Amino acid sequence: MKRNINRSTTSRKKRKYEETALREKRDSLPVINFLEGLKIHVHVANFGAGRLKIFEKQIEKYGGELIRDLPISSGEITHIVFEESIDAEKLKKLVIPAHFPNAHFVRCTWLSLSVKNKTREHVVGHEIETGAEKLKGIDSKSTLVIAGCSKNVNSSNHTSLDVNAGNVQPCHCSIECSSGSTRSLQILPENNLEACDKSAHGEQVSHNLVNEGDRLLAPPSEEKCVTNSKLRNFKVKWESNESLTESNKTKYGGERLEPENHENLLKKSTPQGPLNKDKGSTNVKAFSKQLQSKFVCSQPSTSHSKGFNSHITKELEKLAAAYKSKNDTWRAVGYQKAISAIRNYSKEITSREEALGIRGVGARLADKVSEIIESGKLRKVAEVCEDDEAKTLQLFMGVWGAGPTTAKNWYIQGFRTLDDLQTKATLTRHQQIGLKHYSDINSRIPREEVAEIENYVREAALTIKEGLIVMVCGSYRRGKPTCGDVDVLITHPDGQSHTNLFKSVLKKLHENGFLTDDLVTQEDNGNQQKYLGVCKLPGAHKKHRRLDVIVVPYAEYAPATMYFTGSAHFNRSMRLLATKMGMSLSEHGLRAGVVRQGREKLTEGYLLDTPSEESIFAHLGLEYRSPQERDH
DNA sequence: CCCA
DNA sequence: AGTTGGT
DNA sequence: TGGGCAACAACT
Ligand SMILES: [Mg+2]
Repeated sequence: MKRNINRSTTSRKKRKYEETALREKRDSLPVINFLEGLKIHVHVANFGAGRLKIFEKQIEKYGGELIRDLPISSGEITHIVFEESIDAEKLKKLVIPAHFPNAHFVRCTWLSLSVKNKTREHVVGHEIETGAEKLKGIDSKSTLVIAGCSKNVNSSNHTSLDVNAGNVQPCHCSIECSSGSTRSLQILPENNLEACDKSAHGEQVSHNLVNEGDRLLAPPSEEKCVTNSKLRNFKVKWESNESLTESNKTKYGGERLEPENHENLLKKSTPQGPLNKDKGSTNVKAFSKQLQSKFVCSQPSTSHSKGFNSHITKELEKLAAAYKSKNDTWRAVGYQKAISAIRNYSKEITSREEALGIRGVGARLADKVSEIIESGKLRKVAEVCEDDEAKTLQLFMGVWGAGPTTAKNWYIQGFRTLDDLQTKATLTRHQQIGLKHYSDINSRIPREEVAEIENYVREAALTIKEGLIVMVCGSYRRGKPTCGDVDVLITHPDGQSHTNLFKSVLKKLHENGFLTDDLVTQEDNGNQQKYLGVCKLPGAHKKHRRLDVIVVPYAEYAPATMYFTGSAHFNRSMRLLATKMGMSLSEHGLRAGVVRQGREKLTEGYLLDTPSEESIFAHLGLEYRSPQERDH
């Protein structure tokens, strides 16, 4: 069941929309070249793949010269941009500051702020103080600096590279030691190293094969040493070798960056890594757009639907609803995807082949479309609509607090009507309320009434504390003419007054009977985050309405607003995009540097600054979309 | 369900 | 831990 | 064959 839920709450991505790519090309022309004359390199370390691309793209967009591959030394480079968590100590493990006498070593906040203000910001406050003595550079051969390597001799008597660097493709190469001497060695699978002149078996010499600061020199050009996608996922493990104990050796030794997710998205357009810089590299812009174009969140929702095929989508919607009530959510998602594609199709579909050409419509759905075209309806739909079980499940799911599992159980117990539930079923407190207000809760709210409720809540809140921000999000903010419920977000600009606000606000709202039922509320918990309940405006003939309130700290205002505005589909799409970029998005914030193994998070990463919704879009490399454009 |  | 809910 | 439209809070 848990697996089903997880499966049911995730879903597919959308592939159509060649139009998206076209529009995006048009939009990407530079407006201001405030980076003109600057030669900027973005260092890969600790950046997620996508985030790196975004910064690189921005440099090009605003007239800067992007130095894609960092040479050993250069007097020409003006800026090297690092990820936020890189401090001076870490920086020195990545580059030799003295080899870039004219470069500013800045955190990417400098670039973010510059882009935000469309002006070249001063580096003060963003610069990483290296205290570098100025030296002249050597040559421009590309290298990979060994920033962390395990000295531990493993079972096969091999020194291994820092596993967090990703796997380096097995090859012959050489190491240039800090002392200046070089040594030939072989990289084996799993990053194990072996000296080419290795003599005896299991020699202790192996743990001195490489040291921090050594540089991995490019192998002969024939032999590809490090694939780009691996390099793009290069991470630095900062623990000193000395501190590696047996226990954390095991811990880190078992972990691998999983570049596969990125690879799938990267491989079509990724450049060669620094070790193969002569191969040239490609099209950062295309990459980023290609990544995004698969995500609904990159594309405005088309509000003006034509309705050429509403006779088709109407039928398919019924099936989608039926599958959803049967807990077959991924099938429902597949239907929903196709429905969305067909709805946006610009003319009436007249053949199976035409339907098959639409992204998201496969053979089976094309058959169904064909049947609708020819007969006007689907046997399958008729079957479902007559189906006692499906109809009953959908009826029961209308009870707030009852999902597919409960509905199914009730059905198995022989219940068929709401009255059966009222008189015979075991109901949770939620379900009792849900049943009591079944009709009202399942009816739409005109947006005018939503505005009334908003004002009622705002006035109540403002009697508790001045300066509170009270705004309605959800479908109301997306501009829909009717809403299923009212989603009120409350915060306070002072960053403090939101604490313990629920208790007093809810008490106030209860006073005159505005709140009629509480569903989810934790008023004993000072950390309460949400209230779900039922309210009714004063006056006759008013319906009971579902009211959701969240109270958030001001620091989370933007991500909370994003979440609460939705749509759900939009949120899920944007969150998936974030994961593909090595980030994580929730209502609490946007994190970067998140390391995952499959779907499991290994590293929390760190919070990015998200003062506005715009900043969240920007971090993800997306054009801003207004709430109305998020109605997917 | 669709798709790679 | 499983279910439901919010976007 | 398995991911896709996520990542949370709260109740039971
Ligand atoms: Mg709503």
